[in-house]
Amino acid sequence: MDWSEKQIQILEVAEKLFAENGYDGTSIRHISKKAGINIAMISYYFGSKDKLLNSLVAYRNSDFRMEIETVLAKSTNHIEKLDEIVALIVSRINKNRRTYKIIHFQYSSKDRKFDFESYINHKKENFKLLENFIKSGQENGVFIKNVNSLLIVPTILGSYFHFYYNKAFFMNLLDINDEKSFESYIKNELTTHLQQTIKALLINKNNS
Amino acid sequence: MDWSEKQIQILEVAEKLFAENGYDGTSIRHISKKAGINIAMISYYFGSKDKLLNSLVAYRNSDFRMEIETVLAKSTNHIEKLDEIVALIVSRINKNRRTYKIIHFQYSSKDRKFDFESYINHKKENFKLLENFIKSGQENGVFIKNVNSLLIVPTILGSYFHFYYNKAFFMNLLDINDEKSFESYIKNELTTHLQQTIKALLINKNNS
DNA sequence: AAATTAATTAAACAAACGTTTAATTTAAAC
DNA sequence: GTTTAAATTAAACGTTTGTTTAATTAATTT
Repeated sequence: MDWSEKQIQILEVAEKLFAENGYDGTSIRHISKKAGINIAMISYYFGSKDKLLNSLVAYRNSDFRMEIETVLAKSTNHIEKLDEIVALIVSRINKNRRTYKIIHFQYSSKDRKFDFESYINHKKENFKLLENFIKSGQENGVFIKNVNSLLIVPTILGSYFHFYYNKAFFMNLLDINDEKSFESYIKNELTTHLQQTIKALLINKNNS
Repeated sequence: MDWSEKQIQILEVAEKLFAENGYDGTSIRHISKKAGINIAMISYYFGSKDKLLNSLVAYRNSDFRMEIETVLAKSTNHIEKLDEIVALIVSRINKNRRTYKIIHFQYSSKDRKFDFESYINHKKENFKLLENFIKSGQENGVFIKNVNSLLIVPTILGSYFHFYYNKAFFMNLLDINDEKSFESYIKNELTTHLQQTIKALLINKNNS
């Protein structure tokens, strides 16, 4: 599926507003006004508000798997790869954070009208990819064995999202005053912290 | 501030519906129907829908600080305390997860009509409490120094919330079929994973 | 028992919602 | 240049939204 310029413009405005005000908090009148189009255009292009969201998720549906596999195929050692994978996950998630936010909140709501099946399958594959990598590291004796490898991804993603969802709080706490500095904090300090954390978990010998 | 039985009943119904369908996705007619009261009672008791949410946050406003301080006052060593603190954070957050979810999603939206100042100050104090504990552990030589202690709480909370927000996905991935097993997974595996992770981060000598 | 306050109700309010319609303008094809 | 298709518009649709009103019932106080 490919999109016209107008459609992409609508999708990106919708993404922003959905992330800011939630799906139910965003009206199609709000979207069309900010996108500078007539309200009927959304039904015309996407069919409905529901389908607009599905289109957005599809639009942002990523080539993440390919990127991970590129890192895994490199001729570096396990620890270097691990650092690269963590950094890749953070930067990818940061890039598409708005859409992920919408997915999270809609996905966790009870009456989900949205078809996220392809998204879920995609996510499952990525989980297995990482699990296999950790397993191979364990077999090589680089990583310790007493680890719940399934909970590593939630720790990375969760840390990032909690930071992002509480942006105003952390900017206050860290005395950060502009968006750019916050972005750079994510790219540097947060990424380093997560690399350090996951590495420590996987190689720490002191574990009880 | 204290609440009548009727008010508490309304608050708890509202909490559930807000968490399930979001603030904007929940109507006062929906709340009043499920609570078995007239729609006018919400305005009558709380003033407005906005103020109902503020009341809910106040109602769940916790004695978390006291609990943390009880742990810190114990005559155990730093590592035992660390484990207890992590477990305490997870169990507390799990207990009040619904309200936290609402706070997160409303707090991260742009036009916040809600007065979360007391919540934020409360949170800030807890951050400093933990930061001081880690500092004391570093001075005693139990914890390493090359750690961003400010990012430890987001890692714990984030891991939990990411797990909770993607509950359906993880229940599928972990082949968990009922709520109780999911709850026990949080209480056991997830808590252990987080204790292990934070401990590894703070005592791992292999850090680069 | 009467008077007063609190609790509860159904009905109405204007505003905003998502969607559809039918008419018009713009663009493309012939 | 005419015909056909695509894009765009304003208006209207039936619902649903949060809130308020005025009337009624229940509880409390005097």
